[in-house]
Amino acid sequence: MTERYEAQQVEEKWQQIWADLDCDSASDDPADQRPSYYCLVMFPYPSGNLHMGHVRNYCLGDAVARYKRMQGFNVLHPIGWDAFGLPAENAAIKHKRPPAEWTYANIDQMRGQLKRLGLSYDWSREIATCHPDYYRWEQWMFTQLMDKGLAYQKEAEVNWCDPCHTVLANEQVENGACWRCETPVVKKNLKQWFIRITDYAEELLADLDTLSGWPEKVIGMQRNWIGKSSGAEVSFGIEGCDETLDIFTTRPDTLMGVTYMAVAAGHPLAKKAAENNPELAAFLDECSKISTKEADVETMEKKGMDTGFDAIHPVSGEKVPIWVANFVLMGYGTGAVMSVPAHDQRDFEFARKYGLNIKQVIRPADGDWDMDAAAFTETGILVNSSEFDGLSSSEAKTAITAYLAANGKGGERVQYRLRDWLVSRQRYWGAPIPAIHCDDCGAVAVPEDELPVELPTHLQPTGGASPLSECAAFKHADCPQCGKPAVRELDTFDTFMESSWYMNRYTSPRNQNAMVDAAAIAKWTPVDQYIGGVEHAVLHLLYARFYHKLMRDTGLFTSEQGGDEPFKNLLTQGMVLKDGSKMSKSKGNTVDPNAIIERFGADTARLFTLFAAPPEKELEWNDAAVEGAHRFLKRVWRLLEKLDGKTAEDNDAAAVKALRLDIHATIKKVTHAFEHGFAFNVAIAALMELSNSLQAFAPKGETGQAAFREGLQALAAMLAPFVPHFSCEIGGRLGMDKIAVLSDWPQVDETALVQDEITLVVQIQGKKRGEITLPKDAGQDDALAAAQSDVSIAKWLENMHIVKVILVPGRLLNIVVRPQ
RNA sequence: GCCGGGAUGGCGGAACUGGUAGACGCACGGGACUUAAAAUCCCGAGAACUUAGGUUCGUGCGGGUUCGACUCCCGCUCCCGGUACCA
Repeated sequence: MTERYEAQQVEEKWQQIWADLDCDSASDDPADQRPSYYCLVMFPYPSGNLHMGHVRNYCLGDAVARYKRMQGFNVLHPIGWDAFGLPAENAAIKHKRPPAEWTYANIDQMRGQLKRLGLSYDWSREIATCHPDYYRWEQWMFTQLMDKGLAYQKEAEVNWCDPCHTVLANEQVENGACWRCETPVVKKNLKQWFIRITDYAEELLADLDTLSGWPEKVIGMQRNWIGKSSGAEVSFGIEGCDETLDIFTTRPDTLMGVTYMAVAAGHPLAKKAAENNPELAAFLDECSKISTKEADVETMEKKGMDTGFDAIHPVSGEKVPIWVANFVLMGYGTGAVMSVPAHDQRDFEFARKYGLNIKQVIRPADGDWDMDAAAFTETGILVNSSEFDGLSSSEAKTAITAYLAANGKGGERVQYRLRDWLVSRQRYWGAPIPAIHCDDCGAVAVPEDELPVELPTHLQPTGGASPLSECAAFKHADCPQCGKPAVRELDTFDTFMESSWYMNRYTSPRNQNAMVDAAAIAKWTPVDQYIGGVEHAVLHLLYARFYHKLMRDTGLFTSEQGGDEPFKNLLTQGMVLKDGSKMSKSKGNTVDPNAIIERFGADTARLFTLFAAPPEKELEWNDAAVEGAHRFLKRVWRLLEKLDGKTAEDNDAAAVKALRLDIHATIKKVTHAFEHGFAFNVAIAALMELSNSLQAFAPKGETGQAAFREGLQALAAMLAPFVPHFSCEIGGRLGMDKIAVLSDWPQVDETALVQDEITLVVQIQGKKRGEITLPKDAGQDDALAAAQSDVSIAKWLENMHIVKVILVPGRLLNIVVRPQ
């Protein structure tokens, strides 16, 4: 009689053994012949407690990493801490202790939790982004970008979050609200640091096509975010003024239908017009107060006011009025649009409201259009367009754009929705931006030999402005260029800066000489499998792609070494839900991973999270099903008891053969699941089936024993990526040569898959009417004969004439009949 | 509006390139063991009709292709995610 399965004991024992054997380190030894494989999970923010989303993420990653090791790969599976960020400051305010203390204490706590789960990380590569050894390279990189003009300061209308007391990048504004605290953001004009991600817009877009291992969904989201649109730039003259009013349009074919212009409230022309027009000034003021939040933008009233200026049409020379409109965005294109009410619904409604002209210049290719009802927004044939009359829209686009270019009034233009990445934050707990502001020299990069610019970690935030501004020792510095007293940049980096390159740093995490080591990059990157939440689809995953290209172009590695993209394959896991909604403290529906581990052990927690749903789908938490997962482990454990059922007689040869068929069919299935889409729920279901087969098999004598043992060993090995402690224990008790997590992945014995007899489903008119069993080499005639002699099938053939017979080998026989 | 994805038992979910729909698990019902319970094991189970054997219906809805459709095609409905006054 075997003793009970005691998860806590088993898990403690094996974690110790793994640590002693150093099972989980990636080898940088050049003599190591194994192919390398890089499996990466999104590193956590050290909030203090692991939640179920982390557990799911890391169990998925661990299953992949362990499987690949068993397949003979040299696996890099690192972990670290995305350790800068606002929660640390908030906690610091609350507890009146510096954020560093809080952060490092949390890291210790969470490291323990990860270890308790038995995740096979290479802990020797652990990094924390708040450590100067890490962020110094980020600072170094930034100075390189400053030199190249890819990092710059500018005053711009930016998103400000009041509770967070900082600006945000566009990507961090969701539905007009802060991505962290969900407070509506306000627009402010501030001087901030940006990185020219727009310079890479085209490459970021084009390379999406190379990401065959990414979900379509994420690629689509990034494509939308980059938002490329092609059209023309058009320069309108301004009456009585030398300047021009430039606009972008995707419909140059409608140019002759322009009846007015519309500019944003923030446009210089609007401001100029408001100077001696108090009414207009009041309107501009009103517009600036509208936050982007305005929940139902759709219902927002479209308002405008005449500036009194007129624009001059670049082709006809006609004068058209210039209006200010609240729906024109300063941040997109040029902050001005040409309005063609006949062919744009929004312009149409605006023109109706303010009594502006509507001039039709496109007619449908066939039939007419009632201009009174709505704008005609499709393409068609040009009318009322003088020399362009009769052209199709697409011909006209080319012709009109060419005309503009020839006359110096514009030309082709590509416009992106993507805007430069705003990377400065008015926060304390982040990496200092390595710049010094000098009255004479402007913003000067901190020289390389003075890096890192260390963040003073002893300061105590109070909630308002960053305590860095109060810290004289930090604030004052000499200008690196002229040596005069100057002031350090007091803003810190957006924390997405740190997470944009950590995957590359893991390949040489202790490198003191460079940001990354090109040889290590070549060995490990790009990441073979990246796993994390879909919420980063256009945040982290876009920035990281961009940063990888920046690193490449800074000469840290070449395309051949590090690739042009950081992540070859991406798996976006679904959320963990409880009672149909996302777990959150405020809803009180959280499940504490520790409680589950304490009650059932880490292996049960792991097994459940992998079994309950396919990885990319949402996972509904179910306490009863957790117990079910635990029950399965106990069932497998009890199978060990059946091992020593020795008797004189042996098992029936057919039963042994059937068991071996099950064993090897399962190996095939589970291997397939790992190689195609990580359908672990299906893989585990197959392992449960094998366990059921073993359960039903009573081993007797030598061959029966051998087959049973073979099955148990295969089961132990295949369970190892999911429940490693349990597998090792079972494997040990079975007397496996190597411990389960270090053993080779089981091989399919093709001969075991060959069946002497096959069962065919018999259909009449495509409906199942019975089954027949035949020798495996039986042909269609044999099958038909067998079907006809089967009573329950034959009755469907009475008085029928066989029209056609279809045999799908090994599967079914379909007989098509017609009444005689 | 646009772009993705989805809809299969009471529930989570299976079904390879069209070939036995509902694997596996949860919950449920019945039985065994037990003084009893827990634990464990065995059996049952899509729906309707049927004495049995069985028959019919069934993968969101309506059509189509096919010997055969959860799977392919056309047209819808609803749900989820993303995004949006984008010029």
